Amino acid sequence: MTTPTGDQALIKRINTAIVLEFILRGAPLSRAQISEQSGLNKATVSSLVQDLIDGHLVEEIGTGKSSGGRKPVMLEFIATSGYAIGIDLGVNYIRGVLTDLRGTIIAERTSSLRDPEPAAAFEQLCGCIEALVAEAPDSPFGVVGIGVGVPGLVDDSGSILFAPNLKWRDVPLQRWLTERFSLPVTIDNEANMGALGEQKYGAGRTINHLIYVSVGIGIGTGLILQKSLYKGASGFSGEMGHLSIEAHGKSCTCGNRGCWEMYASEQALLEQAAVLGFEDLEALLDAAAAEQPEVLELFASIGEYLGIGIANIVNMFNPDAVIIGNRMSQARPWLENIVRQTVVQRAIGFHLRNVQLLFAELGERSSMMGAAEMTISGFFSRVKAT
Amino acid sequence: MTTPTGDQALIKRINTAIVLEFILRGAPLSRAQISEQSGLNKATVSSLVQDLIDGHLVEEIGTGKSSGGRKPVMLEFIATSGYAIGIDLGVNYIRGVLTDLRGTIIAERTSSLRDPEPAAAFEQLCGCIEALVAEAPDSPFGVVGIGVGVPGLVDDSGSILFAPNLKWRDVPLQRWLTERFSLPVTIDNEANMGALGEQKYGAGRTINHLIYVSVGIGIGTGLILQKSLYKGASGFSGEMGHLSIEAHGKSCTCGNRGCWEMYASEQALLEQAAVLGFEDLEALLDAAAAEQPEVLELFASIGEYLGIGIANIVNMFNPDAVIIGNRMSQARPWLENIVRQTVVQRAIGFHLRNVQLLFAELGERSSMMGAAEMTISGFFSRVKAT
DNA sequence: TAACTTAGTTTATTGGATAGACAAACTAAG
DNA sequence: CTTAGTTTGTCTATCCAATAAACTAAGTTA
Repeated sequence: MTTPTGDQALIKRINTAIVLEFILRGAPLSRAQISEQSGLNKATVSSLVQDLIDGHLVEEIGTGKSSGGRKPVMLEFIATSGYAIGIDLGVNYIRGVLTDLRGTIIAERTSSLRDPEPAAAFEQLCGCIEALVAEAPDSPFGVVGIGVGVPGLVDDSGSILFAPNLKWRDVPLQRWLTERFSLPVTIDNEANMGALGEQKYGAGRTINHLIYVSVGIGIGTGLILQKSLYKGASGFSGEMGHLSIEAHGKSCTCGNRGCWEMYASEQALLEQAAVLGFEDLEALLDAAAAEQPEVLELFASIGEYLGIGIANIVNMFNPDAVIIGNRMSQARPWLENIVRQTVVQRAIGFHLRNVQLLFAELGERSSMMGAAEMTISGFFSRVKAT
Repeated sequence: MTTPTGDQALIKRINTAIVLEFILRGAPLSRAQISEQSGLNKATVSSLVQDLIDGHLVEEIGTGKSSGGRKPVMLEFIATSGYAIGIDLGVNYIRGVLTDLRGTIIAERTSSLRDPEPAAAFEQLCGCIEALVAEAPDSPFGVVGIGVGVPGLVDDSGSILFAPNLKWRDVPLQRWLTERFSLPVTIDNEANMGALGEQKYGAGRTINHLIYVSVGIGIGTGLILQKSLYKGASGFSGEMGHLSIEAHGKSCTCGNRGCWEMYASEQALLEQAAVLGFEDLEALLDAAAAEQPEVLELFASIGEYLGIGIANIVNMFNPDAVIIGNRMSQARPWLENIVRQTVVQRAIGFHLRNVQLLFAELGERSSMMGAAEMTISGFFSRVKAT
């Protein structure tokens, strides 16, 4: 068979998904409410809810308030019937969470990456995952999968093609992890994961079109268009760090000139700060808090360049929001105004009308939470497919 | 009712759409072939085909070859059961086509825009449309709608918010045309229409992710992501002409600096060519054909800047193809090599692996054909909804 | 207590897809 | 020219999900 044709099973999947979606969002909800709000018949809802209860995804949590009739039986999603693992594999750290199916953090582990060699790093990663798996309580579905965000280009088979800062090339991480843990594994770029994390659990909740700009050593972006991650033809869109904003500017290792991340990343900041005797972002943040003028000027310069790139993004994508995340979001107090000014000055008026400039709410957890979210939504789509 | 729920009618719509899609693509096709290729039961196909025949969308065109059994009855889409109108409203011309439902051109009209004032231009536009309507043969569905591509920002209600080169602001063209003709009307940006035209009838057939770069007086882009037009949150994405490629370059009327279209558009070309005594693109093309060195150099400079912007596009969107269209595509012989070189030099290697650089096949007709296509697909989605 | 409300289930019906039987129309071999 | 085998397309009985409407359950209000 070549095409996914429509039959009764498809209808049932669609309607089951609708019912589950209502319960996921609407928290305690009765069958009658679902019927009314969804437009599905009461009998249909009853039947589908029964299936979900049998499938350990939903439970009855007692009766609700009556307004002059029989009390409703309230339904709730069983968030603890399965657990997800989300990992943020950084250039010099490994961060991991165990969450329930609603994304609530059950356990968290952070360690610094001891040896960036692929094999050694993989072993350390496995240790982290094993420790998290061990913390998962008994549940009907157990651990439903593993998601990993990595600082590099990932193809659609989950291989890391190139991770410059880790110096990795062609590391088939998804295959390795699948073989080791026999669980569904999703690998994606750190910025894509961060975008997902912020959209689901952070500053971008309820926003349909958002661009997440991950400003760390380099700059990466995650594009969420019509509510879902856009990955391009081969799976690696969003390399906006290598958007040239100075056609004849500084040469970049990527072969291009004037790449955005050469002017607006942590790396760019640190290079300029070295002259002033600063060695890391933390020191600069302290100095900025102490209102040291040269440092404030430095942040202003970075902020202006950030704004230049973001104005480009706004013009091109016409998003609802741009979220600045990753390490540089810590400098929000010294960046926000200048970024906002630059964007307002440079972006097209019509595009500015409805766009919001936000900073990541999850901070360092964006990417890790996005990885967990990807695992959870993968689980749901598998559940819905049956 | 808030959510589109699944019921039997939905199944039928889905399956009818599948059957119709097969007939549209597969040209002469029998019921048995459709059943086999689609996975739908023979009886189901028979029933749906009968509905399509009753609905004047499909007809039997005789028997096909037998391979040792009963001869199949071949089916064909009735392209002439309805007609669509596609208009390209330019800065100084109005171009229109009447096509059948397969996009075959039945009639075509071009005139130069006499008066760019909205009211006068609207009257001239109506004249063009009336003439095309008059050319439509009798058919079950008649003229199924009107599509118009315009050089400006269009909101989701079909109002032209701003068309700088026409000096239009807040012109509710869709409302005007709907009131006048009582037909479904679609208005969109000229670049979006061009992208659609090239994807359906031109260089981009069968390509899922493509970016159409319309290089005329300014530069606009149409984004086709996962086979369909991406329009952003408010309906106006793709203003890549105002992508800043020189952060501190020339000031643009849009408020930004160093906008791409200040270096790579027809306008940019003509400004530089004025010094050499050229007044329009046609004269420059002649001079280039005569291998006049200063002109060749001029095109090389434009080509390099085009390449710089396209490299940015490739890095950001990771598309399958970039198509250069509109007036500047005529300069292909003098642009193609330098554009290609620049892109190869500046875009990230991984993104280059599968990307094609193409020129519009429909030439000046891209936008107009896209407008017709949008009308046709609107008609189909209305048919499928019943 | 009676009258009314609301929640959720049961029952009969509807409509679309399907498998399998079947008739029609053909090819090819003897 | 017959006969066997093949392919097409239709017909029929059945299945299944959604639905309306009737019904049961369990409350509130006057």
